[in-house]
Amino acid sequence: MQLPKARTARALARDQITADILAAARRRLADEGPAELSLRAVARDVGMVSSAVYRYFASRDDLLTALLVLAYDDLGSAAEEGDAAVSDRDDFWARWSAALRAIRRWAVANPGDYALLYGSPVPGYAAPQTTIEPAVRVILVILGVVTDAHRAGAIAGAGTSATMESDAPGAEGLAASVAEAIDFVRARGLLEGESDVPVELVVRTLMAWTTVFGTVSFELFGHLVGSVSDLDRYFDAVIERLGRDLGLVAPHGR
Amino acid sequence: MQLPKARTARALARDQITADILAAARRRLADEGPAELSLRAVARDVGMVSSAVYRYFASRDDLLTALLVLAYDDLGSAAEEGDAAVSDRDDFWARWSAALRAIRRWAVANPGDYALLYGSPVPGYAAPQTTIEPAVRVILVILGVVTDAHRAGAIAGAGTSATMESDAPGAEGLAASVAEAIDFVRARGLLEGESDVPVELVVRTLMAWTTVFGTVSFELFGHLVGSVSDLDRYFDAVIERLGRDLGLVAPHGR
DNA sequence: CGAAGGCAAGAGCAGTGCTCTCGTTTGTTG
DNA sequence: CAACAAACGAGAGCACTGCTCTTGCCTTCG
Repeated sequence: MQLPKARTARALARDQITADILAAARRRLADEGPAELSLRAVARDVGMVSSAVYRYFASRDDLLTALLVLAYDDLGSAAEEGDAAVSDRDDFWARWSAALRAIRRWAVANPGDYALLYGSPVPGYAAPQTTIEPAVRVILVILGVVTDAHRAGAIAGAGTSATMESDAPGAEGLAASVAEAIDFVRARGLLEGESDVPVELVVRTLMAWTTVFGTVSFELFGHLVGSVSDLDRYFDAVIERLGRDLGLVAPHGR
Repeated sequence: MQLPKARTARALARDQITADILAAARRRLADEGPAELSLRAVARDVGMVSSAVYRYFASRDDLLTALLVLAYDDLGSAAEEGDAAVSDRDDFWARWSAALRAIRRWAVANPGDYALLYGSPVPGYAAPQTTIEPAVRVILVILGVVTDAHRAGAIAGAGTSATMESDAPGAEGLAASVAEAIDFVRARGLLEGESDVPVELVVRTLMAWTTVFGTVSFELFGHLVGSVSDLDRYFDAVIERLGRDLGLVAPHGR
């Protein structure tokens, strides 16, 4: 199958310059914050005049949207690689820890990008549909670990943990209120094997993800200074607690 | 006790104008976001020229700091009132739910303030010491509920719930890494009765607070659109799950 | 009463997002 | 190959921002 059209020199140059602008913008985002990102400054960095940038991005918000997609994909890849790095695919506890640690590692390494993704959004700005697909990659990773663990029978059911009682009050409320999420995930084909993963478990995973996000945000946004001394250890402990609450069987030896 | 100095007309006017500026800024913050808040626009709202505002606030950041303290106090009051509204002081489940619901209610009603408090901060800006005291009021409320419940024996200990085993791996890690927070809380005199509240429980409460914050942030920052249909019910379910994980005894009848 | 200091107003500076116009370069088509 | 059209970079310009400085007015206090 041939390319729809031969790549002209100009088209190639356009791609290159577009990438250059994005790279420069991302570099600035590292220690500047989305609100302070100046399109003119980015233009100066790539050696252009500000108006020329508008040939590539219709507005500053458009540039931010492109950065958004880039960052979401980067985070998603980091999480996927963290999970994939665990050679023993049946050591779900290791995969759980690796994935979540990778998420935090990426956030700490790219605080500007993280703030762009999960910080306060511009009130008037609504992220376009194109951003939601890369946005769900992260949660699909950890949901995938839980799904695999469940299928392998590595998740403690009701009885072992008091938190998994199916008749717990509020369970049906939870399930109903996130029904859309389940449908969405199913539609995406992640839970290929029909409905063998209980909704309850998906909801629990969502809550765990919320806690992870809250912890990382607290750390990066400075709400933990003076409260938590060893952030690495704290996060590891949170991971462990979450896996435990989820019903993931504890690691073998220790 | 007399006031240190007689309030002159000018001093009174200064207080009034300061309050007017803050009120106008907060009004704008409701649908504008911290990054977009324009000092000049605020000045116009109160009928002043921009330079005149600098007589009252040294810089835009100073204005934001003042708003920060105001919002923290407002949120703290909302949480305290939510807890205090429960007449049966021994119904800890009700107090737990009421406090957390009040927090979310405030956040939904004041999204601009919430974004200012818990959104991505300005990279160069460091909140001064004066903000940390009003900032801890919220968590002191929910920590107070848990403390009261523990003293009344309304928190299930180890054995009832698998999550409270004191020999669980990572427990000592958690306790050590948040030692500063514990010390801080103790120094503030919240945990007056010495060390009768296990560190483990304080840490769990901190994690619960993190989850609440993450859930509210996800809701307000739009990360739940298309995933959760009934936000009220979802939050209630999260509250219930958190209280259960914490070991709070379930409500009597149902 | 008179000096001192708080105060509002205005001009001005450097920066921003964005629009428009102007030649130039590049690609396509007759 | 020549002609037209589209894409492009540069620059000027508009309205806006945070912030500084100067100029007078007016309250306060010695």
